[in-house]
Amino acid sequence: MALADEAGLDGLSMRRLATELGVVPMALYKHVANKDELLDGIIDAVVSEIELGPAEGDWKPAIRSRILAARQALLRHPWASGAIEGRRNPTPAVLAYMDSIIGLFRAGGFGVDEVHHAIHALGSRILGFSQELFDDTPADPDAQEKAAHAMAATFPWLAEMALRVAHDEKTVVGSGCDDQFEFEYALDLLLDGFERLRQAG
Amino acid sequence: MALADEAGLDGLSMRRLATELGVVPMALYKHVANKDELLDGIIDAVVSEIELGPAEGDWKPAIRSRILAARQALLRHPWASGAIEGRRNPTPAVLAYMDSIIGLFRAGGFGVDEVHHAIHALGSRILGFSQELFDDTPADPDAQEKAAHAMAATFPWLAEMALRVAHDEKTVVGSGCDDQFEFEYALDLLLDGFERLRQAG
DNA sequence: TGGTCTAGGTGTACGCCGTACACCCACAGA
DNA sequence: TCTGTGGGTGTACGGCGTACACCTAGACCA
Repeated sequence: MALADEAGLDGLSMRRLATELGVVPMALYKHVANKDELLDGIIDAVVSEIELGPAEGDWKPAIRSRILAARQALLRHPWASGAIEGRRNPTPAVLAYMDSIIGLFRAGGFGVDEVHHAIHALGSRILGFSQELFDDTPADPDAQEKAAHAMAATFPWLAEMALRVAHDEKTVVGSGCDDQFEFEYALDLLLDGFERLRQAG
Repeated sequence: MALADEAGLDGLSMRRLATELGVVPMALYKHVANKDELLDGIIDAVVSEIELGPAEGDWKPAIRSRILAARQALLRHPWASGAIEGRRNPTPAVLAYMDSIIGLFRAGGFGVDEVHHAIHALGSRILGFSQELFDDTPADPDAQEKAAHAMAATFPWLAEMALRVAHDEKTVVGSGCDDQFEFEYALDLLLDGFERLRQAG
């Protein structure tokens, strides 16, 4: 069933999926009630791929590695994060995953309310993706640098930052804008914050 | 032009908008190249509503209040956050807003890289909305409590949390699941984190 | 005054989408 | 042998974004 996710991009339509399976579109409706249910299905398939890993030891590395595992699973299927957004009701596998994360927090000594806040603060990051306002991985550094210079007059700060990123990408030494780094940076920032808040009481 | 955003919900279609304006669908294409451009237009209109407020004083309250102002603007137009997601290229007004935020950070003494990380860590929260995995505002507390009990067997931690929230909502005293509170909580957590990291070097 | 230019509205049409409804067949169990 | 029934089929509807050709009311200038 979820075989369809390899070939099928985000522009996945019932008709396309059907022909992909060598079948007539309406045949799909013998297996799923509607497209939403199908999406729920493939989301569940992806989320079930997340390797939970051991639940022992410190809560922080445990949660950290579990979330990073989720990120790996989601990165394997780039369309998945897009599919999860906008879905109104969580699928069972998502619920199970969330439950496991909450369990780690609770085992680490967090109170119910603290975990509740933490879940909200993590938001979609809990599933390994963060919602950026825009793709910043479009072009080669040279073009990016050109664009940055062009907007230096209207958006000086933005341009300054863009230039720095473009420069870092050209000189291989710099980390440039490394999504994985940014993700872990933000994740650690949040986890540290949770820990500090808990200790503060 | 942006008048269309009042009546038009997320199920906004060129045809619907056209009839709303008492005009034939194709007439719209004399003003915008395609639907994406129209969306960019109304997004810009909403983002331009954000009141920037004064840029003086401490960086933290300044940024905090500016982001909360963005949240107010976005809350006035519930469809806007959905529209901003998935847009590949940022609109000019979004760029201007981001530039202003970066400016506040820089004026507060943050280095270019530090701001860069901060922007990524904030993600969509910078525009006043956070991407939740699912709506948790569906039903009355009683039904919610029922559902929570039902899933206590399979998802104990989740159920525990859901019960707490439902309970808090019933006894008026508790904050329950207050989106505004959660948002500010996470925002402050991040801002505090930025400050701490900067002081640490 | 007449001629041309043009901004904006119109009508028709195409190819896509999700899916309702009626049909039909192969086969399992009685 | 009859009868369900699970799963594939065909047709059709209404909605979508939008390409293309056409028309019209004014603006502008000679």
